[in-house]
Amino acid sequence: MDRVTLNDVALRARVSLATVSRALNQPALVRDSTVRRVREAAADLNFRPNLVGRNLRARTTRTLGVVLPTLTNTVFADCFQGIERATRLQHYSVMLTTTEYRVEDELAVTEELLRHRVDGLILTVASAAESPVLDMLDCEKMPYVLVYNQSPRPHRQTVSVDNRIAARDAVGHLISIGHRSIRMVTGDFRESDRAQLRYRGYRDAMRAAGLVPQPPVEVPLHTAVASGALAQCLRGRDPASALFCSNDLLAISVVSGLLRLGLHVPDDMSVVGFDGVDLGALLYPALATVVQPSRDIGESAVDTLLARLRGDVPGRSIVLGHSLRIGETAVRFARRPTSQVIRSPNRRK
Amino acid sequence: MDRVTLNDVALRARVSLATVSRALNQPALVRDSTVRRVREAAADLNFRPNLVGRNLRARTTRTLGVVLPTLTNTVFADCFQGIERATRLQHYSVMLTTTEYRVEDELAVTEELLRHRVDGLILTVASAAESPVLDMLDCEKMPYVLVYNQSPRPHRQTVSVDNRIAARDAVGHLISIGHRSIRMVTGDFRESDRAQLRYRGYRDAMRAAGLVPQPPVEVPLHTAVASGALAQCLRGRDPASALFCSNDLLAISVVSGLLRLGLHVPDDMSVVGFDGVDLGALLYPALATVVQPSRDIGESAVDTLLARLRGDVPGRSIVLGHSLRIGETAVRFARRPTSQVIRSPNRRK
DNA sequence: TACCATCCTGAAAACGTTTTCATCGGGCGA
DNA sequence: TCGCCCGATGAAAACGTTTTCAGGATGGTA
Repeated sequence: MDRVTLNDVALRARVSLATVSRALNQPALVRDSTVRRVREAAADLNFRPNLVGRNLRARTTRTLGVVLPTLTNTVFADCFQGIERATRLQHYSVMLTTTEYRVEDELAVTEELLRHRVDGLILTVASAAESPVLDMLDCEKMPYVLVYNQSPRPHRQTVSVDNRIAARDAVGHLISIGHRSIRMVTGDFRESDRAQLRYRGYRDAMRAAGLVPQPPVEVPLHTAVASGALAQCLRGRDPASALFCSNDLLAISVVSGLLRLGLHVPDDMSVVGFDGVDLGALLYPALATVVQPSRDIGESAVDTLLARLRGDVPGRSIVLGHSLRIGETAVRFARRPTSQVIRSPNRRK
Repeated sequence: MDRVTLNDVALRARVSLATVSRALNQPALVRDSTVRRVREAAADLNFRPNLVGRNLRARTTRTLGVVLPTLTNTVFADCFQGIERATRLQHYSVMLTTTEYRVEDELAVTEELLRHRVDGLILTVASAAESPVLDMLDCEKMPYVLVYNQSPRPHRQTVSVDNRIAARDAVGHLISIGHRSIRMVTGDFRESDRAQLRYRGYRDAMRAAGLVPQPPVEVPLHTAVASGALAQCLRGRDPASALFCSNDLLAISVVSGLLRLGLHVPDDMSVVGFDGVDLGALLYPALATVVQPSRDIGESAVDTLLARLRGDVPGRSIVLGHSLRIGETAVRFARRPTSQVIRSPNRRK
């Protein structure tokens, strides 16, 4: 057990406990020879400062709480890595919890972080507009920054891309390469206000081109996309030639589903995702998608939050730039063969 | 700010601070009517216990430290979710840090967790056999459990699958469906003792079938697999008909690389991964792979560690079962066409 | 020599809990 | 009635720091 405390070091260095503390943390206040003696004693004893004691006394933990929906989606994992990097650079620590998209857990896990007395929070909630957690945090004046979320209320500071415009750009791209019948595939809207904004962007782009936006195709998240849902896009008088998916995981799943139905991507159907996870670029065909800078989002959130903790005035939400990754799953629309045959999956010959 | 402490509650409930503490934590010791009064006062004041104070006094934080190489690989993300779930069930908290595969950081990030006085650690290190961090932890008698790693020293308790046997099974499967020339593709051996064990499993399987194991094809991790590395497997008098990859991310990347070279997977080349990430099953063709129960690994590690913290004797390492997911990227070997043409990528027609 | 400023150090309080120990009142057995 | 035990409560110590305050030594100046 490590029962060695400041006091033990003090005894060994033959100085008072206060001097040890100063020698280790503010060496300028202590005579050089003493500093050396203390450092030596500390090293000899293998002294490891107890942050619990420090935090109690300092009434500050230099720790940030992070609440994310999941880590399985690498978007959030990347963001967390950014958060971790930035906090470490600033000599802060992090406590992470995930809700696994259980909206009803958001409050409880956050409570727990507050019991630990984190100095501030970085979170992604289901909906920034209507959120019991955020109401609570506001009410307690606990500093926080949202990531990925965008909020109508300006005092809820966020770091994100402009989801609506980004989606509009993506769909606009599809339109610019000749697609006319485009549908959007999303997970459960209730889990993600981002998906809603992206849907608005889809509508914007369609309308701007004089096209009629279709209702979204909602599929259960994180499972193989039911071929039924896909078939739905292919049927009717005006079958889709392109699908815009509200995130990359979904898009990847959609591409596979189409291939499995015997369709060719992108020749029979173009697909565009949203997120820009690294994996998408590794696939063949490489996923066309909207890239958001997840790591930067994390780092920015930390910087913003720490600035606030230092007493800076809250400042405005931060919108980071997105970009389109052209990829190979989206291609110029070509009139499809008069009789669209559903071929068997692309086995050889 | 939440400056409301036990003392404030005590004043409002007109009892002593000690009674408040007892009423909230061990209500059996306090008269019912008092408990009610205290609870009411606490609720009125919005009292939130300060874990820093508690942890200092209790000399225990009910917090586990977790050190993982990365979260970008969903294997570890899944494991963490398991860890989180299990800890929450037991009313513990978690502090997570990642090393991003920088072996030289393992020690420093662990030190930081120890400063926070975590009660125990769950970690995946580059090599369990030779690890400064583990040496340090052993020396300080700090309880820990390894995940994914397997250690030759039995006192280093681990939770993992049997990597060697699992790899042998996977390669054995390839052999059983007719493959004779099989190579293994891995990332940097220095980053992962698992990869080394899996390579041994590969050799075991090859030798057991009277085949000659080939040296591993080492490729830089987490980047598009250089087509050069793949070409290497295709050249020579005895080109490979199947590739065994040391993890799924790599395998996915390899499959894409092959497709990009104009080969057909699995007809021209079978590919098998290791990990069993969910995503692999969603792809088309679905990735053939060895499935390890990542979530269970996380949960088991927590259970094991907590048992140890409760004073149970260390116990043996835990080996969880693996399984083969047949997938679509591995298929029975068929004599290849006499002249192997490298076709252009599978565009239509 | 007397005085003051400066530099260094130590004693002690404080952070918010839990827990030990002591106290008090009342019920119960003898 | 006395003595005891038990249940309920409070006072105070302890956990390991940081920081305030005060004091002692030293050196420079008048």
